Amino acid sequence: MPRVKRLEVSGPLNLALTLTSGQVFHAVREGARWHVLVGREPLELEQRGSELWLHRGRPRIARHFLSLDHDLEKLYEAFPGDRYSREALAACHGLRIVRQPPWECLATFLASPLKKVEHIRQISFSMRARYGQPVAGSPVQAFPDPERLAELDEASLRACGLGFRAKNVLEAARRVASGAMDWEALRRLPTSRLRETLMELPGVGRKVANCVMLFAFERLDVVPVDTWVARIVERLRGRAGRPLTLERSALRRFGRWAGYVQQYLFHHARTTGKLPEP
DNA sequence: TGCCAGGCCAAAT
DNA sequence: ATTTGGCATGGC
Repeated sequence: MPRVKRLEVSGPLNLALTLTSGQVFHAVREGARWHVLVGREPLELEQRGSELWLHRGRPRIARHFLSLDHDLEKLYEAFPGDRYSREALAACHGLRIVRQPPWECLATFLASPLKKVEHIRQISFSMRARYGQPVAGSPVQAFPDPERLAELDEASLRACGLGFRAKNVLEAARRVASGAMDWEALRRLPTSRLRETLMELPGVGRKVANCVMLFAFERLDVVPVDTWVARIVERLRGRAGRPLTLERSALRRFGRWAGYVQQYLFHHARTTGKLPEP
């Protein structure tokens, strides 16, 4: 049994919020501890106040995954000042945008259209249990490789609860397995070209591409506009706008932190059901 | 029962 | 260029 290590945290951190805010969908809580996988690397984490303890796993991977280097104080200086946004900021203080492995991020967000976060979580667990591999020391199995999913048929994927999304997951897995996505090369692309490339995959529209870029490619200025975010912005500015317009105005206002602002508003709205006063 | 969910896509205006 | 309808599944 590995010895517990303390991870240095310089700024605000809320581990539980970070793991339950609709970025990863497989984190499991056991008492005060959280289990999460980064690929096939198991992490067992515990937060006590401002202290973060690593009971299992490699410190470097934990720090990178949890983005402990993000300067949240800078984000909070740039955060919007209206009543609703301040409320979201207070509720989500310490929430961090993670750095997730691209394939499992892409695959789980391929499962996301017209699904609630809880359902995406169910699908993720089902895919892991059926087609993933066990990881020593983790209650959760690894997310299946594209090579594994590529050899399945659509019915086997539908058995995970994917519905009409199974076809997209299967086709995406086959393309990725055949080498269509060179993740390390993609990391060097500018955001617009990265988005175009992701959107070549079936089932990847602008929203899913933006989620993958925000949660797996460190594009913190990218704003996924879903039903919640669209409703929030509609209330805040008094009129509806098209997703692309909302994205661009958020980017103009909040710059490199736009994706973070979006995530705080999204999570607060989704978990409380509250929207700004019209 | 009816409605909606971290949308996407092809078809029709 | 923009809007519309269909899509599988599950929970309230």
